[in-house]
Amino acid sequence: MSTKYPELSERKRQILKALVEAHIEGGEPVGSKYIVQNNLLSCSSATIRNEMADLEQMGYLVQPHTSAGRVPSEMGYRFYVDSLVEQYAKTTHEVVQINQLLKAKMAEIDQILETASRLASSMTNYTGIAIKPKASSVTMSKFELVSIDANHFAMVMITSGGAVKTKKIKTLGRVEGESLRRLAELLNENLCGLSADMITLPIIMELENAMGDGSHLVNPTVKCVWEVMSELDGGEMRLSGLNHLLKYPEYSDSQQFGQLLGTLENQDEILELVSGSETDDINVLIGSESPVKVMNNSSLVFKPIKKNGKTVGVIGVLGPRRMNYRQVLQTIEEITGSIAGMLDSEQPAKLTGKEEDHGG
Amino acid sequence: MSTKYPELSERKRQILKALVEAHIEGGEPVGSKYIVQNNLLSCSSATIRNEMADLEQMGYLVQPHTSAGRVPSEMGYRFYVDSLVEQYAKTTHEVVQINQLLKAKMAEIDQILETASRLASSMTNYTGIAIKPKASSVTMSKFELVSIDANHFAMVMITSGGAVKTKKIKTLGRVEGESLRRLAELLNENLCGLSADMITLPIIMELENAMGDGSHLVNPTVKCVWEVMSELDGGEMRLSGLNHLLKYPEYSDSQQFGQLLGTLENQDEILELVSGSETDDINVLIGSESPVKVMNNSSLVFKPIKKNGKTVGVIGVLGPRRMNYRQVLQTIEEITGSIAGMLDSEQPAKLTGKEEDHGG
DNA sequence: TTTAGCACTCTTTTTGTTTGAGTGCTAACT
DNA sequence: AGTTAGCACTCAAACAAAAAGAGTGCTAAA
Repeated sequence: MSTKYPELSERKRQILKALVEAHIEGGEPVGSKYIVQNNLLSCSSATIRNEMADLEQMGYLVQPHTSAGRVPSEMGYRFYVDSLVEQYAKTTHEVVQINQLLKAKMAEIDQILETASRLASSMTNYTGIAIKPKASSVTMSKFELVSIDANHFAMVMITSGGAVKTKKIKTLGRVEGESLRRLAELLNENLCGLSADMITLPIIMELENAMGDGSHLVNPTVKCVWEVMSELDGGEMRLSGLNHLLKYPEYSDSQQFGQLLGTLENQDEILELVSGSETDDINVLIGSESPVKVMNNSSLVFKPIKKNGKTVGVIGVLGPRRMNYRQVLQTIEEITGSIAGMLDSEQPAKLTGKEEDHGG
Repeated sequence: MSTKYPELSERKRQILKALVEAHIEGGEPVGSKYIVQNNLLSCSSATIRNEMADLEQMGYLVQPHTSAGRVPSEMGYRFYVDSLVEQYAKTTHEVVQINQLLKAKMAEIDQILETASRLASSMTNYTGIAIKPKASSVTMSKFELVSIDANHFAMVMITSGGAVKTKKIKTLGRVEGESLRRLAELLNENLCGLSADMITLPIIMELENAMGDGSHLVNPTVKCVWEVMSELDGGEMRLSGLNHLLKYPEYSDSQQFGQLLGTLENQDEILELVSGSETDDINVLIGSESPVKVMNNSSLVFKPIKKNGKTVGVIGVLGPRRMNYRQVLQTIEEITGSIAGMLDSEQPAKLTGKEEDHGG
């Protein structure tokens, strides 16, 4: 992803950079004159023109039509982003604010993600994305059954990851405390460590046998377990600040925006895309680098959040291809950093109080 | 809301109805000629013109400009909707489909709502809205503490409404089983039946006293309880099918649509609006009947879902003012009906298996 | 009471014209 | 060599004028 571009002269790089930033700023094609006037490049517009013609031929720039200014091509953006990432300076002046905002609302991982998405959106003025990725396979490490009333009991499940999930189960008639205890014991002995697809009919039948009377409880209970595990496996995505996008003329075509919206709501494609990312570092997908067609005019920046080495979430930003990469990269780094720091810190109850419950 | 309109002649009503429906269909002003040609009104366009002039003067129609066709005013829509509601025919041919779809995904109330919202959206081609309204005051009826590992335990809370909530709590050091038992006992004795704002500092201090050693557990635990209760109190809103809206030219102005999006994402106003609704029946807010400014060009149809007499959710549809009220009203009725039937039915475990966990 | 006919209005569409930003090229300049 | 000034050329966007068309209101006849 991060190829080198040795063939570019220093001046070409400067011009490219200036042009990209000017275009990010204004959104319109940038002409040679403009660059000379605003960007202290100490040469004449004609020179710039020559260089720009070169850059266009090399594929870094594109001309919407004869006699329009130039616009960065995807390759141009890519060059810009790559060089940006290299010389990356983590000016962390905003970190304090982030920490405060996150701590204020800090609770379950779900909420952290949601808040982070909001934060990312409001700080960048693009659309924030929070993703709880698909867990490859969840297993249970402990079951506990709690009686609620005459014909309800709650099943408390603790996953291998330490998350807690609860289900309320309705029973036909009164259920003895003894039955519950036995059922819990059976679950603990037979289902711990199994993934969803390892729970098969033979196992259920065996449980029913072992349960004796009260065997009618087994089926719905196990079904519940299975459902919870499947549910935990599935990813989830939250967007915030969608309205920001509409401020950019790139999204003024409501037809196209509608399609984008539809794709985003559908979640599947984006989840796929993000979950399939190989690197743990920050990802930048520019335009058609993304396999999702309707996003070919957009860019997506995202980074996984790790907790004890495991990915527990992804925070990202979606915006027009000409998004302010410098700011976005910085913001995402800061937010993910803050969250990671928060999650990894093993602090006593007095201070942190609690963490996630039904999170993955 | 449902006033009578006795002054309208039968023909005027027919014309009004035809015009509203034609406008819903096409979205453009409807002329006299069009009505004659398509709607079997057996009179000439001139006659229609006269009648339309009348209807306009009465306030049912509006002329965007001289020599354009007529468009229904809000009052016109209101009349149309009211008369529609009266002669309402519940043709339940789609109910089967609804039931199947809902049952397939039926789990917690949250999921039911979400699915219902999706369903409403896909059936009507407008935006579906699912709302978990603010509960005025949640109290707990039972606490249970479950040890997870050396320095984590889970708190299982059962609300007055029978919902189950869980929180994982991190502890400083190892916590004895005995401590947990005692803590649970204290919680059950002192916090059951209290609403969030009744949990005050004196109570916490008293608990800490009674707890003796292990008193350091009290503070974070109670804080958790308080958070869960506050969280349960708060409403929540899910949208689906936002992209549908963009198919209607009414929303092609991306500026305005952006504002609408922002308002919807913010949730507060809509939650307020829906929670404040007095009737338990279906609500139809046409244009400026809604207090939310950005929705003055839209209509909102929604209906609460009752479970054992209590409102557990709201399902609605948001669309352009010229939405297909007949279809939307019918769909909402059917969906809410299906859900209500599903929730109220007290069936044995074998069949229903489970219901909501952390739902309200 | 209904309808046909006609003049009138106002938007939408079309067509043509102008303007201006920006380029590419060439020739002069350093 | 590389750089710059000047000029002709291109093309989209902005503007203006004209034509088309849809729909009305009104009047007079059926």
